[in-house]
Formats: sequence, C-alpha cells, structure tokens
Amino acid sequence: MNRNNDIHDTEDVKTAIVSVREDFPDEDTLCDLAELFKIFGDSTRCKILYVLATGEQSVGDIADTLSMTQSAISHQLRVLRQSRLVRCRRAGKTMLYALADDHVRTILEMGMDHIME
Amino acid sequence: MNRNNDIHDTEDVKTAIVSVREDFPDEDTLCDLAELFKIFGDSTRCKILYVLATGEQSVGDIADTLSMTQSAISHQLRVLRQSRLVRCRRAGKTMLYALADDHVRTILEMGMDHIME
DNA sequence: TAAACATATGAACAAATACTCATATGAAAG
DNA sequence: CTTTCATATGAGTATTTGTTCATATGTTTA
Repeated sequence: MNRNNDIHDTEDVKTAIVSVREDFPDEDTLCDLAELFKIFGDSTRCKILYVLATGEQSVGDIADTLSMTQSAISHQLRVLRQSRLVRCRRAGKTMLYALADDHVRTILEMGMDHIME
Repeated sequence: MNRNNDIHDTEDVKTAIVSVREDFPDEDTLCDLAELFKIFGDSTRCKILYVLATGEQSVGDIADTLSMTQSAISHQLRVLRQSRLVRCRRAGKTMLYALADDHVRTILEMGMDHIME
C-alpha cells in the first residue's frame, strides 16, 4: 500500500502513471457501463427481455405472460426504451415492443452462460 | 391480449403451452440472472473489477487507486466474493484479490462493447 | 362526439443498497 | 504479550428504485 508514499513529483513518474492507466476506462465510461448492467439487474426487466426475445409483443401480452400489471410493465418498458434496449412502434391502439438489436440477446446469453457455470 | 380468453382447459392446450414455454427460463433462473447483472450494476464494483483485470491487488491498493475508503472497498469486495466474481488469498497481513475467472472479463467486455455502440 | 380500449405517467410508499463511522478480527513485529 | 498494520463487519443513514393506485393521453369504433 502506498497511502503515505514517498514518490517524487517528477515528470518521469507522471509519465509512468499515465502510461499505466492510459488503457483504463475513465470515470464516465465506467459509470455508463454500470448503468447498462443495472438495467439487466432486475428480474422483471430480464423477464420482459426474454419474452421479447421470442418476438414482437404488445404491452398487454407481456403483462399477461408475466402475470403482472400493465402499469408495472409499462414503467419497466420505459426504462428499457430509454436505455435503447428495446424499440417500439404503434399498431393501432396497441404498442408493439421488440428487442433493439442482437447485442441485447448476446448480453443475456453471456449472463446465462455464467449462471449455468 | 388474452386477459379474458376462452381457452379450454384441455390436455391439448396444456401440452401446447408447455411446449411453447419449455425453452423459456424459469422464474428462479431469471432471478439468478438478474442477481448476476445487479452485481455488475454498480460503478464501484465495475471499477474494482477493472482494477483486478490488471492483476492481483490488495484491498488497500484498490482503495488507493480508486480514491475510496478501505471500508467501502471491503464491503464491495465481499459482495463480489459472495457472487464468486473474485477470489482472494492471504499473503501475510494483506489480502490479495483477483478475478475469479475469464468469464468475468468477458462479461465486462460485452457490456463495454455495447456502451461503445 | 362519446364510449371503449390500450398504454403512459405522476405521486406515494416500501424495500434494497452503498456509503460512513466505529470497532472487531487477524497477522506480524517488537 | 503488546502494538501496529491490514482487513472485515455491524449499525445507522441517505438515496435509489420497483410496485401500486389513480388518472391522463392517444387511438379506434359506434
């Protein structure tokens, strides 16, 4: 531990520190990364994504499939929409939701692989 | 929507429903999956994992690198340890932490890929 | 236009959680 | 054995967050 280190403040040391950390993601990037995983970190949202992995679905159908209220699903779909993990389009009175891209499927699969050891 | 559907409770229907959903992960699995992502869903934990991606580190070194208290880091290391995302070994007075396996690195990379569009 | 249906949203509340502070545990040095 | 260093942990607190309830928005049909 270098809590009270005696490293001198020379250009050489500064350069060394920069080079060591130049491939390390910066604060903002790491926060964005955490925000992304946070979206997947809720079972309701995971369930919704898995339902959508089977194809485009309406809000009501998702609610029925998961035996949850329309409101709860709609709130979570908003979160998923804002994170660009799902897209939606209007079809008459209903709204049809779908996975935004295959990246979402891949991330789910990676996590599932880890769960299954 | 089938909120008030008129499907009859026959064996055929039951079998159909089962076959449609047999590849759908069950409740417990989806909760485990969400729990896994929840661990990655905190910037402090992501930072710790990225620090450990560079190699084995002591608790104090991680705290110094991230400019956070030893206590905060230790609490999060416990979470990571309980989720088997990191492993640790004692070396004298210090504890050395490391990523549990390459799966962790892969999940981080997948998330980072998505962030970078 | 009015009624019916599908979805979205704001407020309120409960539960989860990340940090701080103080202190406990554990190992090594004197 | 006592002190010191490194880490772990329990309690307390502030913040975040997921759901419910009531209601608003938007679309179709009568």
